[in-house]
Amino acid sequence: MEDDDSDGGDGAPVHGGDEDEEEEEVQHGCGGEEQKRGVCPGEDGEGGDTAVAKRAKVTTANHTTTTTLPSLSSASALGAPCAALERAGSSVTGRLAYGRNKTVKGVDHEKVMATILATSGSSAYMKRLQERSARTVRSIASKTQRWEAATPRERRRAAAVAEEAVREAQERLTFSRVYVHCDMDAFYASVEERDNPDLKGKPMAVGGMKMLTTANYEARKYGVRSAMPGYIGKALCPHLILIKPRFPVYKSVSAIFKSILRDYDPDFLSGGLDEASLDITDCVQRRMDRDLSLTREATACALVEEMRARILAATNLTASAGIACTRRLAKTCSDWKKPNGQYFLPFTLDSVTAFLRPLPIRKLSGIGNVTEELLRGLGVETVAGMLEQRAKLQLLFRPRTFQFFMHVAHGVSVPRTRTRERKSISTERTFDATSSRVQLLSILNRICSKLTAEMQEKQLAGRCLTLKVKLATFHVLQRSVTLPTPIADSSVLFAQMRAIMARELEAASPSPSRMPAVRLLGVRVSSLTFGRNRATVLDRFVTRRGNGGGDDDGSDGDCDKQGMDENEHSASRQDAVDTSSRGMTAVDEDDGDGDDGDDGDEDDMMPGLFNDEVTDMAMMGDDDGDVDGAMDDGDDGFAFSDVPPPARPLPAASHDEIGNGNSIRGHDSDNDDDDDDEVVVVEAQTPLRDASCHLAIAPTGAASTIPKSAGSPLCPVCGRHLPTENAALNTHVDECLNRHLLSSIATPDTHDMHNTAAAPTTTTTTTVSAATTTSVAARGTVEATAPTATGTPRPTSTPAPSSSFSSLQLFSSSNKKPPGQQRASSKKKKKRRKQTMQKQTATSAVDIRHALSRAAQRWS
DNA sequence: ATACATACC
DNA sequence: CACTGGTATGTAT
Repeated sequence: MEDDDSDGGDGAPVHGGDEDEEEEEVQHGCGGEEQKRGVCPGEDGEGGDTAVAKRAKVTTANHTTTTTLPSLSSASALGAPCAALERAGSSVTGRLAYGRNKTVKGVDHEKVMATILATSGSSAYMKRLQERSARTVRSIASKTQRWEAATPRERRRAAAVAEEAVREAQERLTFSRVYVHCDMDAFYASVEERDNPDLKGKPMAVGGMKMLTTANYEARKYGVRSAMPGYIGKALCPHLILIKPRFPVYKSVSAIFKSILRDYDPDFLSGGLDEASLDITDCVQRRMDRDLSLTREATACALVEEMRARILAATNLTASAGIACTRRLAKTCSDWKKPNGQYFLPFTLDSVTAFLRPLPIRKLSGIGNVTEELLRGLGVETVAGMLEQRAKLQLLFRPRTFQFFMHVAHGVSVPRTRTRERKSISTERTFDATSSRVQLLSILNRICSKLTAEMQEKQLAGRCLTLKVKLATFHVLQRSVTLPTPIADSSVLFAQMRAIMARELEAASPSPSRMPAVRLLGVRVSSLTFGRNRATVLDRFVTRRGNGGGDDDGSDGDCDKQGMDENEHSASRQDAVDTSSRGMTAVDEDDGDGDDGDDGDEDDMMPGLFNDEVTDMAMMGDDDGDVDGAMDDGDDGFAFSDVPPPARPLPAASHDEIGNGNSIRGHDSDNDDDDDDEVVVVEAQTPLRDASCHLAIAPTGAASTIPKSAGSPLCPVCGRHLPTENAALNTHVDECLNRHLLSSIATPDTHDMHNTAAAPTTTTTTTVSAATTTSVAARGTVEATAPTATGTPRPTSTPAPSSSFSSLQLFSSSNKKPPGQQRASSKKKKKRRKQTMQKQTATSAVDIRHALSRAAQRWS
């Protein structure tokens, strides 16, 4: 209970330019207590603001005492340059996903924030958070000014447009269907407690020191919450017990949970492993037809009681539910009686209105931390406030955003007509920040392999390829390219991503000689093509020729594919889904506009609900502990996605999956009393084993003759028609594909050199040069370097004379093993704890040439 | 079409 | 000791 406000929300230091700072403004706090509904209307909106600088001091919402945050001082004590943070103090913490709301009863919110700041207040993460907060503050300032500068006529117009939007939203609110949102309570944590009763009553969280997915109720009393780093959880609660996630178990429990839901609505929408939205209209009607004395309300409630009882009986776990006339309202209601309870919102306009008006806007699906802060800065904290200030919001936000506000304020969700199809697929990984080109390339290669493996499983190919890079500073870069033809092959994907990465890192280099440190790399493929009939140009060329026939990928997988789910797409498809969701981005700096009104149909949907599940999770690695079998061997070899030469079967295999686990979810919701749930976490690490990367070098030479034959397939790289004649095709491959690699690899290695040089003497430096410098044209020779049986390619790194551009200096830092050792150890299947991707990777380089030659060879 | 942001789990 | 991963969508240029 309690509500939030607590933190004072916003304030952010503003520095920079704008305005200034100073003045306090506390955003008012509402009083503290309140239970769930407590809301304080804060308004003020217009008032002040211009400068909007708020400052921080938090005011506790609760009266009395203004505790000056001890914590802030402690944060500064850490010595970090956090003057700004101190000023921003609470506002920054308000941006944390776990920063607000959700406190379980007696949590001392301030103390929690103080501990968080003391623990990580000076981290790069918090600094980045602060930057973003400053941006929001600027947006608030500009919007406020805009509103103040608005003429009476503009305001009248905005008010009129807003009225129309309200009318539209009200019309959409109907009471003809009955929805239920069902959610398992503290899912992962509950499963662990169920399976290990000793944990009951003790503060516990599922996850690792890096990230927590869920915390049980006991832990929440200390402020421990999902999506919080484990080390902060430990700081908040020293006795906190951390349990490693067991995704397979959660998945199986989830399957049971869902099988029960299916009896009430075979087309329910999933929101992760532990929650779902169902339309029980038909089910309710059937029961009423059976017994004409029943009312719809009573029937629905009884149905849900039964559903929850069945879930409990089958899983020995509790679930909470919300019943209402729209999915959106049902969802909000589901966490109303949180642990093990259900809430029925009467099907009348008055009931809905009474329920919504006092709600803090953050409880509405689609309004996250940023929008909450933004609106709070504009004087809107509750649904009632949102409605009261609709003219202002209409004037200040984009039509679409405004319409979304009106929809959520009325509990409306617009049904989606068409079934949703996947729009993209991606893989990303966080690792110890590094600026080593070799390491980054290796990681990138693995990511591309993993992604393409999944694409193959799901029969997907795509034209738009996007690289995501998160710097050590937590700034995120994203760059993409759209090819003329869909691709599904790892080598092409890698070639493209690599070229982009090289370009961007240089652009982001602080200094010419130093690459920026990167903490995450991700690759996404969109503009998807489904099914087997996707364009397969390169597949043909680079991807296997199956052993017999089809494609297969057999090579790898071979064996296993893990168990779990698979089927994937089988998923279900369903139809009419309705969902709604939408995310919005309301923070823009200026913008304003306001005119116009609307577009017609929109859909607003609640984020996170999908047709069926398939949500597969991400993986989790471990951190310290170990993972069980997970990491071990695996192998994932990777090599280029393709298949090894026929002669030797390459084990390459399985992609990881191993350790993977998956992502998770959680929900959050905060609220009042409890909140629950998890967010997703993952500590990931991929079990990827060694990196086998080969270095590419390639003297290009190639003549660029690219005869174009008209009806032939298009080259996925350049888009031109591929030659039909083998020799010409090979030439094309050499040239076209390699040029991308060359652009990234051929760049002076000064960066790497630099790294190497910087390495301590303890460092082992190995120079691996591309082994062969033969041109691709000499493809036959390449086979010699085929991967070894273990899937680890070429240990054969022949020290070669490093040519100016072709060789990369590989090094391992002191704690890393030299390549040779690394390889060896990788063979041991036993888990190597703490093995990070980075470490694994440190060893080799990528040789695209190798893959290409094999591929091309196939064509000959 | 590309880049950035926000959201949800 | 240092803040995840996957998908979707809105806004802007």
